Amino acid sequence: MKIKGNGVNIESEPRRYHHGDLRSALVAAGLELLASRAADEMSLREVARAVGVSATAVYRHFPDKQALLFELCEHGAQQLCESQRIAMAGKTPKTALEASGRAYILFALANPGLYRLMMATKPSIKYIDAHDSAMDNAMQLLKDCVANVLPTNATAMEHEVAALHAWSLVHGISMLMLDELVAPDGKVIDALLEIPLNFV
Amino acid sequence: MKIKGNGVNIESEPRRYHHGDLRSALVAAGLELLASRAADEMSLREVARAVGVSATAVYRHFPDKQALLFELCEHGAQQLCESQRIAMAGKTPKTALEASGRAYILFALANPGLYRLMMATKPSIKYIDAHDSAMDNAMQLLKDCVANVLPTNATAMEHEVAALHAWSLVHGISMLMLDELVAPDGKVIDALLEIPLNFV
DNA sequence: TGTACATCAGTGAACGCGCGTTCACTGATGTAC
DNA sequence: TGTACATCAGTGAACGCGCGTTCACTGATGTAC
Repeated sequence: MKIKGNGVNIESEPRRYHHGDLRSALVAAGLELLASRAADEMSLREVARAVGVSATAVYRHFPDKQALLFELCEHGAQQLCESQRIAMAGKTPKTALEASGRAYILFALANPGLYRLMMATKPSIKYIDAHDSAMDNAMQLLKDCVANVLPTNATAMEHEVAALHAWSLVHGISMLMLDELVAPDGKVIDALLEIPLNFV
Repeated sequence: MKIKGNGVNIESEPRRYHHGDLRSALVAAGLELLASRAADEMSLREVARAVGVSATAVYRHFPDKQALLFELCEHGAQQLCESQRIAMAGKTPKTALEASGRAYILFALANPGLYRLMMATKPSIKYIDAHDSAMDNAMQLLKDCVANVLPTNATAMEHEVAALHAWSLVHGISMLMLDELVAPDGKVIDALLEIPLNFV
């Protein structure tokens, strides 16, 4: 046991968290690290370090690194859903679609590593197939949003293509800006979203 | 020196390539590996192994790994340009835009690792600023293509937004399909490209 | 045409790196009686 | 309320891994005379 409480506080004995607190702290630290790092540049050891805990402590709460990343994905998907929903509240179908698109893009730009993790470097299949993930909700939200601006007699195929069109557009511009191929610029984003989506 | 030419052909002495041949072989092997791997999962040693040469031999032809990756990017950009140009040949402005969009998406789907390298995990700035890179050409091609379908009195801002719109759409759908968030499907791609781009 | 020699294009051994993960452990917490 | 003990949630040391890169080297190639 190390000396503690004197001038040189080495503080190397285990810190105890209340039940679930370390888990939350790890998730929070992971999300924070993803603001400045890509997911595959973020190591498990680094997350543990950020929380001030040994790397092995993580294994008390997650079976492996993939599981931690999956948890971060879930949080991200929930946040994304939430901010889209808030943006849409009380809008007409057409302005709601535009608002949710803007919210989507702003989420991506505000959470570079997290967004990329959710979309590109998804944790492996064994965690994904845990069903009804938050990502499914985000997907459904988009489809509903698009459905509201389609004519009532639109076919299933038209629905599908229209939703994919909207998703491609916001995903595309988000990635181009995250990858620094296009300068992030609110005016340009607005202009893109204002272009009438001329379905069918 | 090892025994060579008998039954057990160990063949461990240096193979000599004609001038520039090993360089080309490394680039070819890199491109091939990128068909099945992301760029950051492809190691320099692996490329050397694929060619049948020691890892250190690579340093005769490239100052470091980044330089090799940059070379692969350049090849990719040229291929992309080329296939777009071929697709557009002899078409009207509107069908040319559609054709080049299709060529763009098909290039991305056919070259997963390479496309991602070009767009997302670009080699570092020091190589990028080598000017007039093939990527600039690809960019200009897109802008010209879009300009041809715009009314003659369109403003510079309208040109910019229209080009970005087109790019976002094809980049978005390409990434969604590469990342397996959307099943690759020629019919869906065609439907997306047929949606009239209703500029301004 | 032959010879001397600089240059070129490879080699294998070795380096340090940080990683994910396993292991045996330890001290605090909570529970049964 | 006190005590015995199982469980829990941490610890640091150690593992093997493949990586990018460096190093001193060697044998083939090409050139000058």
